[in-house]
Amino acid sequence: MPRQLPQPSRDSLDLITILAALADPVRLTLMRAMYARPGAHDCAVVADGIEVGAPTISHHYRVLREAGLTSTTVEGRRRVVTIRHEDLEARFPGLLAAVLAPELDDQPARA
Amino acid sequence: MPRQLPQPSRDSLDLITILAALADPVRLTLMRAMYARPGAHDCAVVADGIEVGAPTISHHYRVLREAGLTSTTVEGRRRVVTIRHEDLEARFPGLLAAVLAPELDDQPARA
DNA sequence: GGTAACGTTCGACGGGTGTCAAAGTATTTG
DNA sequence: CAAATACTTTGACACCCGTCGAACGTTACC
Repeated sequence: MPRQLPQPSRDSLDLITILAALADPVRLTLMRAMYARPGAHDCAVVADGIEVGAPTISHHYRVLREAGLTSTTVEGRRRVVTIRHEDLEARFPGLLAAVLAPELDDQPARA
Repeated sequence: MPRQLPQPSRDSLDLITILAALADPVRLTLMRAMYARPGAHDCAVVADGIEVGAPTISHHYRVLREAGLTSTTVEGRRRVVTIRHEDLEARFPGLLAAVLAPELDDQPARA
């Protein structure tokens, strides 16, 4: 039985909280990895390669979820995370794209 | 002679720093007040109404400038601030609009 | 049931942040 | 020059945050 971990409702999403959640290297990396391809993600797979201890990763996932950026369900002994695209787009249109889009190199289209 | 206060170059703008700068109630309020109408702004006028001491306001303006969000010039004994629209749009397209746009009420266009 | 796998919680530590009061620096004005 | 104006800087305070090691649940597997 997949359990849903608690998360804020769409209406109670707070921009300051969301920005604060995104303003961290580890969390931004996690979000970008997920944003790169839509759908559900295995917690551990997304976090793979990030050089930080397991408790810290767990902490960051919690911050993301409590900010309303992600939704987490428990499936067996692994966690599955998804970005709350719809809710975020409804409340803050364009925000995810602006923040999580791969950084362009500013070069004025060389070829 | 209007002096330019030091600020990061366009190339050295850092998203994490920018998000952190925006993730504060006072600074977000300042940015929104400026974003509401384009152009140059008197520091004191923008900050008017914000219930916080002068040193704190000064601190927040500095954080915004050092993050690369604003440009400040000294004119006589007052400061003039502008949002660095061009630089920010070049590096992080859509970010300002997504963050500073007036919050919509989520209501699905009632009339 | 026992054990391993996966993730969380707890407590602690170091460093950063928002705030203010007091003192300091320019700049304009009398 | 002296006084007033507009910000800034400094120092201090309380608080929050990212990180880790250690201990704790759960779930899967033999």
